[in-house]
Amino acid sequence: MDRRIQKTRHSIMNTFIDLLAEKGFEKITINDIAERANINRGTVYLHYVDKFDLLDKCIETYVELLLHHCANSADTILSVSAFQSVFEYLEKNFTIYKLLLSYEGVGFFRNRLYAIIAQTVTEVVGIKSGNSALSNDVTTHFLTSGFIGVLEWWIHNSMPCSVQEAVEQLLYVLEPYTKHLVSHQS
Amino acid sequence: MDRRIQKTRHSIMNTFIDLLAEKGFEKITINDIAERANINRGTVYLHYVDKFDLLDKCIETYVELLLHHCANSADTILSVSAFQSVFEYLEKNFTIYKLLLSYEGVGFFRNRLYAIIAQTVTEVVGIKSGNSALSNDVTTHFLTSGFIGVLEWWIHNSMPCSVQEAVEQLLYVLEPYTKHLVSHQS
DNA sequence: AAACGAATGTTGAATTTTCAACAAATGTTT
DNA sequence: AAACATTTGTTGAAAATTCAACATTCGTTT
Repeated sequence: MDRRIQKTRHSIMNTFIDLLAEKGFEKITINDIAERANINRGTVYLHYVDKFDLLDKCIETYVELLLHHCANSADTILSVSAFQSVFEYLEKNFTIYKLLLSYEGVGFFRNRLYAIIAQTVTEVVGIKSGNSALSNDVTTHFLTSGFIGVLEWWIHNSMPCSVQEAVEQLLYVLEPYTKHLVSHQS
Repeated sequence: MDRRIQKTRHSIMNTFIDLLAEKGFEKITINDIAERANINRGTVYLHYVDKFDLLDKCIETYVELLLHHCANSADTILSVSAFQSVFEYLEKNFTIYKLLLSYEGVGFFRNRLYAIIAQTVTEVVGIKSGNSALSNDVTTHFLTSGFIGVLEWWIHNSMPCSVQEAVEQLLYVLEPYTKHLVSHQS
């Protein structure tokens, strides 16, 4: 992709996130964004049709960033090092995800994350457990929901424990399913 | 000036300063700059003919920034608040000016600064002292050289005293000339 | 209700940046 | 010395951004 596109989109999204934290979504105007990002107002419309479209794309982007960060670190999303990567990435970008996760558009971000993680979990469950095809759906949604619940808890409570501890406890809870589903190579 | 020009020049100069601090001038390549600034290599040549030209423009820019910062704060360069502004600005951008002032291209930066300050001092001296036209040149160069000497000392020794103290002592030294030359309105 | 300023989208022409490809110069390795 | 990779500048076409101008909508003021 053209460098210019990357730069202006980064610039727009970053200032959008900043303004989100400062003003809240309703009070943000396209003017605000263009002005602070030092970008022509028309250019914003060249990439996003709306304030709402911008929010959507923003969420989409940060969901994908979160996932890419753990997908890169290991072969399957359920590996130990993948867990670690997710928490570490969240720790680094704490303010952004706290915002996106606890904002009015809560549903959007959570649903998007849920859908994608559920898909990956489905694949892993399908591959690793050759047996009961009946309980696969239940297993998938149980694990996905549980996992996301932990992430939400950790972010909402401003990282009440270290990454290390979070991963350890998560693995402990997953112990019963670990044997068949979670791969342990570091 | 077009926003794009401002942005790319800022970007180029900033990464150039960074690389100057890291590698030193000789080891810097146009590739380095373009790569780190995330700018097309050709674009660099669109603004600067050379590594050397870039250094020149860089010095020119930072000299002017320094002067604009004190020219804005008061009517004449020799006012009290102007002194304060200069030192405050140097304090904020310490690393950059320490680099430009102590680097191999020392002469360039100092000479450029000297020329511009000397010109302003000449004007002030010419205006404020209607008397002995003979000693004007001597006065000008004495004051200019003294002033720049203090700046250099302050930067080279990593700001050994506070801005407040520096300005006070400078005013104390200038006391004999102050009556006729330095304006005291804040 | 009318007037008003501010924000919204849209448009077309001008300008800048990008990209890829090139030839030449430089420096390093074998 | 020859082969080699790297850096240097340059070029032209493609793409993106800017700017200024416009009509429209929205919320507020009078």
